[in-house]
Amino acid sequence: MDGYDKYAHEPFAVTVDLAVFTLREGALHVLLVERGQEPYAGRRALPGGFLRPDESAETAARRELAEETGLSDVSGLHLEQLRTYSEPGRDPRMRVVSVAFAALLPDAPEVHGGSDAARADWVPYGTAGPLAFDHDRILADAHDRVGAKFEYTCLATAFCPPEFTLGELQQVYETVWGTELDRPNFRRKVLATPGFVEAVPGAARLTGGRGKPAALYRAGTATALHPPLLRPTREGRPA
Amino acid sequence: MDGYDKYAHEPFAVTVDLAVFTLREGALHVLLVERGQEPYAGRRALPGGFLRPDESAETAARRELAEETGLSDVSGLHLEQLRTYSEPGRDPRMRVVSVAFAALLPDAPEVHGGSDAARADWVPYGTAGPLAFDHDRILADAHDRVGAKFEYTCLATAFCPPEFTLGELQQVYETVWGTELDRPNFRRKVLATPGFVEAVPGAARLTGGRGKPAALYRAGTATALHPPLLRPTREGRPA
DNA sequence: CCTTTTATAGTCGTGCTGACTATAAAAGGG
DNA sequence: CCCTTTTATAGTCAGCACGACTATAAAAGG
Repeated sequence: MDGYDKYAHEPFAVTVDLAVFTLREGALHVLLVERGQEPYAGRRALPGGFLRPDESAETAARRELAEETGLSDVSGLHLEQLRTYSEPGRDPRMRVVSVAFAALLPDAPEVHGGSDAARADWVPYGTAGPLAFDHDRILADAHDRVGAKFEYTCLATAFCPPEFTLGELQQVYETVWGTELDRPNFRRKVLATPGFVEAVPGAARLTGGRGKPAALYRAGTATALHPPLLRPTREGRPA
Repeated sequence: MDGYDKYAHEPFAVTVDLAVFTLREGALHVLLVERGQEPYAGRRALPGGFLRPDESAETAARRELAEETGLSDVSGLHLEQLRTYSEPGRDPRMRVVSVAFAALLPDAPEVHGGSDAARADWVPYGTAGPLAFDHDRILADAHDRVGAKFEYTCLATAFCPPEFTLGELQQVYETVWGTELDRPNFRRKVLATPGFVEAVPGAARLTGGRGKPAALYRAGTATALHPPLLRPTREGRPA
């Protein structure tokens, strides 16, 4: 913050990019737009846009989230700043510094084009082919971050509807981590963590499917997990 | 990244701010500069500066780190992007978006004014009074991040000289966390984690002080800690 | 020589966790 | 209506990591 008068400060364009995740039919999906113009015309990209003069990056990200998903109320959704990407040349047209965010949605509303010209669609994670700009990297970073936060926070409930079964919560973990978990052990761990979930008194989900109906739970008041819920069999994961 | 042609993009000034930590005489110190001009003239601030047109934020941060500390080789030092601060009004003069970094130094070189006009000094953490701009918040966020990363990474060795004793490593943890640790248990945990430290074959530190000389260790090749080395007695720490 | 100080070794119990088995409650098919 | 399948829930058991603690070794200082 020093050197104000020593070096002329060049102006930069500042954008926000959003990695918006949801679960549809047991698979992790990402919200992507299709670019209609060069560069990367026809390629998919993360939704995002320019920061306005009176906005913080967080405000701009939430505005973009509302615009792209078409949701009227995005105030309760989980939105988290990832990091900032500033390599020269990441946009061939001009110098763009982009603040990346990750967002988690419980249910996947059909996106109706949003208010922007470009159509936004839910795409299964990993099937989108190469994205425009450095968005493959941003998306991978976002996925890593979400998976890591699942270990020591209650973030997984952000993917669940207001009331959910422990089986559904376990599927959230399994889908995001790409691993299978032991059901009794998962249950024991979740219920032993105070504030993670709280039981809905008399309710039981009649799933329509086979099997014994499961009890319903709501997200609790806790945000952190002590001790953490670690992923199975991961030796020497990079920091 | 969409909406390029829908909204005019206002230019922003982009800076990097650095929270540089080191340990001096068993206490955590931060590198701070004293501002010579308005706003916040006479107040201390985090070192930093404007992003140049051909630089990424990481490159600019490392350049500023070298300039402010006077170190010729900062390539091996730990430098980590924290987050980006973009609230309107955080700088009263103009719209500034700042990418914050945390850096860790093993030994504390006396800073000789640096190449900038403002003098930089090591200040004990927590004794600096209110800083300029939103730098108190940035500094607190940096300290939180470093403390949290100590739990599940080998980052603590970044505060140590090339060869160190386990007692010194333990002091690093105790200083950053502000808690005391049980020496035999800390020793057992560190040595049981493969790749955390490796013994220097025949060496023992003659500290000059009293007591049995301690064995010397070097930082190992591992970066992550599995399972983590958790802080004692912390129930319900915010995420 | 004895005390103090610091490093290192070892012990013991508790609690979390992974692996596994058992029971309960529903649907579906004969 | 019974029997199988499916899913939820309860319980068991061993291993291990960790906190708390005790014991020994090796130096310096008086």
